[in-house]
Amino acid sequence: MYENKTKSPRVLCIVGPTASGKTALAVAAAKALNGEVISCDSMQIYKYLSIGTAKPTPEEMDGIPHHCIDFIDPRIPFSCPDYVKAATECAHDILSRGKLPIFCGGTGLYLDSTVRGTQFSDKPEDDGESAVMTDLRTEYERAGIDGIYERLTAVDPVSAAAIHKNNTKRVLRALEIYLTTGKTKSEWDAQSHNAPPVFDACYVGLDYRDRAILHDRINRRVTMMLEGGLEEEVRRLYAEGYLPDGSTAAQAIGYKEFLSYLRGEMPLDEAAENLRTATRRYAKRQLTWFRRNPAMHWLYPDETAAEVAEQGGDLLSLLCRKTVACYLSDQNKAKE
RNA sequence: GGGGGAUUUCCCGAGUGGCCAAAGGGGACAGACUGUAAAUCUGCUGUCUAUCGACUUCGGUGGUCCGAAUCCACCAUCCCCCA
Repeated sequence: MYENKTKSPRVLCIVGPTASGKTALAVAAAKALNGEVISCDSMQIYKYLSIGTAKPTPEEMDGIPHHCIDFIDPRIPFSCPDYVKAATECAHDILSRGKLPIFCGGTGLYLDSTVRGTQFSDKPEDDGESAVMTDLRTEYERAGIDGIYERLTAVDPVSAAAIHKNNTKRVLRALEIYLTTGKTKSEWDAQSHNAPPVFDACYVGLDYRDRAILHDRINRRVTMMLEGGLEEEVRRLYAEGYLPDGSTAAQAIGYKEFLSYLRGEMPLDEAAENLRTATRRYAKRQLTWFRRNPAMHWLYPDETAAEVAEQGGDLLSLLCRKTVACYLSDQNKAKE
């Protein structure tokens, strides 16, 4: 599902776990390859959530245009198909101006869906959940998952086998897809998988050979967020109603922990510790996602730093050169 | 100086003679992922074989017993109370 077998336009993707150094590398790569950055981050899309999402500052962007960032009201539901639409338009616009789109971010689902051009099932309701879902949820709360899971098994045994019964969110959604579209989730999936990818992507992934270094970077980033006024940011957004209960934005790491603290559910140091743990676990899930992509070119900044120590130069330049090399080598491979 | 309580596998914590490599939780590690994805879910966590099984572990040392994380003695460390 990651192979490039068409003449789709080329794009560069710089991915990796949180705090791995993607932002700086993307900007450097954009300068080297005449590109613009399309952020691929499910939380940085929101306006006002800045400190906690580590949204790049103008200084960090260093003159390189960034898209799909800081443009959605946090109170508005936003999901993968919305991102795919926005990011795809962005990419084509960048291409039309003769520049290279560089996707940069850690939300694997958003990225893959965009590159692949995933066809999502139609959803008649523009916002909120469907009446079907409301009914399913009611049934689930009243009678548990068993009956719903059995119904799913009856209509879509392939999906039922793939989704663990405990994953109620997915069980409900899979059944909702069938009930609202008349087509099963597995049929939708097959349709997307068979379609050729929309973009010919070169993937560069950032990881650290020594996990402890990544963890250390995460801890330092959290400390910077705390010192940079995360508590105040959450307090203000909460007070102004920008983090409604149940919204996507309110479940962002950093925000959900401090929301608990502000509600008096836990002391500050516990909220901070939970924030560190949640970030670590998130980084791990991101790596799991990206690791299954066989086309990924992995770069290891800690390893590269050792090369820099021997040969001189600076880390970011060398990482950027390696990234460009990956991009060019994929290009040659495609020509063969 | 006297009296009482504690010490468990990375952490917290259950376990008071065999059914204990030791509940449960956390963390770590590994994985899944198509409309909440920074979400949701799964597996795994003494060592060696990796199938049966073998071996080492419950502060330390020694002892009782067919058998001890569990009982006894002494030692070490920590906490509380009386001086």
